[in-house]
Amino acid sequence: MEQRIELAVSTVSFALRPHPTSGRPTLWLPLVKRIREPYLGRWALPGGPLQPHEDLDASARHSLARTTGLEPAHLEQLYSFGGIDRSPDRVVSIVYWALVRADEDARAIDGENVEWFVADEVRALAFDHNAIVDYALRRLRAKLTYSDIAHAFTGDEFTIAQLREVHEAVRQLSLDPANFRRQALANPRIVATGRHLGGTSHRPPAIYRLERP
Amino acid sequence: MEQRIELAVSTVSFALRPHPTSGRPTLWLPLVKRIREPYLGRWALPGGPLQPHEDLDASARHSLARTTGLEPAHLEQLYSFGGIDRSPDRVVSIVYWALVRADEDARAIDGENVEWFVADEVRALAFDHNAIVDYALRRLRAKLTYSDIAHAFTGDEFTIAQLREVHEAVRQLSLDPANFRRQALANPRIVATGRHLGGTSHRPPAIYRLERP
DNA sequence: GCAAAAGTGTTTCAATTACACCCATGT
DNA sequence: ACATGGGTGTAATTGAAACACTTTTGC
Repeated sequence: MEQRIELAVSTVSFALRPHPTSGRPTLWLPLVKRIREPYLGRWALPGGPLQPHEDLDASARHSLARTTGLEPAHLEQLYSFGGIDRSPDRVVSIVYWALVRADEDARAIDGENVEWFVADEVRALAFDHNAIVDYALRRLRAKLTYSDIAHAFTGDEFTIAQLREVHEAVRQLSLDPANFRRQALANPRIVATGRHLGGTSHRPPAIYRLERP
Repeated sequence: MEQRIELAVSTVSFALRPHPTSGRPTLWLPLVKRIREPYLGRWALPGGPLQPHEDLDASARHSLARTTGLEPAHLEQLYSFGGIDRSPDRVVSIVYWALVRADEDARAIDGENVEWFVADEVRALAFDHNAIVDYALRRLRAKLTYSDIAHAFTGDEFTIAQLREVHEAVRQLSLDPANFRRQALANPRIVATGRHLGGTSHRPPAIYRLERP
């Protein structure tokens, strides 16, 4: 009795959008409604079976683009889940997580079976996808503190306040603007463009840029 | 033309043994000589195809025990490699890494086709296993600085000098004994047993224990 | 001028580093 | 006694946090 093991690639995509009640920037993610058993009608992570000719990350990009219209700038492997009991049939999922910039986010499409949810409020997902989302959130929050991935949200040009806003939204805390600024500018890859952002009802903030090595 | 995707689980196992020339504690790992094409005769990571009834980590444990006799205390998923060009046939490898304690290491068997090598000196492995070993080394070295995994080498009971020796061997540096001691004891999970280690030609060091939460 | 956020300066406190020095054992 | 690593003390340096204060814009 040779049982076939299915191999799928799924992606947790994060974007920052205003919270529906508080209005403050918050993490959202897109989910796809299942149109077949198991878990018919439940929400699940976008993904699909790995094609023989596709790299793992190419598979993640393709299934994301097909369902949500997204082509995120940052894509990174999260973990592979292969428990025996995560689905009636044996399926191993290689899960990626993606960060979506504001401009790219605007291009996202909400299809018939695609909808965005506040990341910390998703409930009763298909398979073990709740655990996967929780794990992705933990990894994102941890990684923000020791790497430059905040710029995957801001893009290459940004003000210090925008960068701080990303940290505050993702890590769910508030940061001292003065100290954050110093800490951010201690990164030698962050350099001033000389230009300033207009249209604010206060002093125009300087625009910085992330120098790629 | 439906091409089958093979799914394998492999493991990079690390143990500390004296370096063949310098004698200083160094990372070693076990490799298996391939007895079929592709890469016949080359050294490769222990592993095997995922069985339909096995969890991913169970698969790692089984293939490790079968080939090397090891049953490591620490086993952790590293990454999944699925590039289309990593083998003539399409194979996706879910790779784990393991840490082997000294007492467990003594139980290791060097079979006909199993041999241990200095981790930083392995060359010309089968498939993309050189890149995998490098990645595992980087992850191990990074993780040692922000977690408690050093104890996966020492076991639950240890002297501060033994713990320091692990750090020095893995991270390839030398640490101030006084400062390392303070820093280690700042961890509230490390508590004195009250016992001391005898047989040394100097002041007997205190034995500490890692309190599991 | 006033509000509001950008940006600078300064003081305090905690953590890291460097290194001098004492302690307990085997030989 | 003395060599050796275990273990303690302490001053100097660095970095994080707290917060007062100045700057520049729109209205």
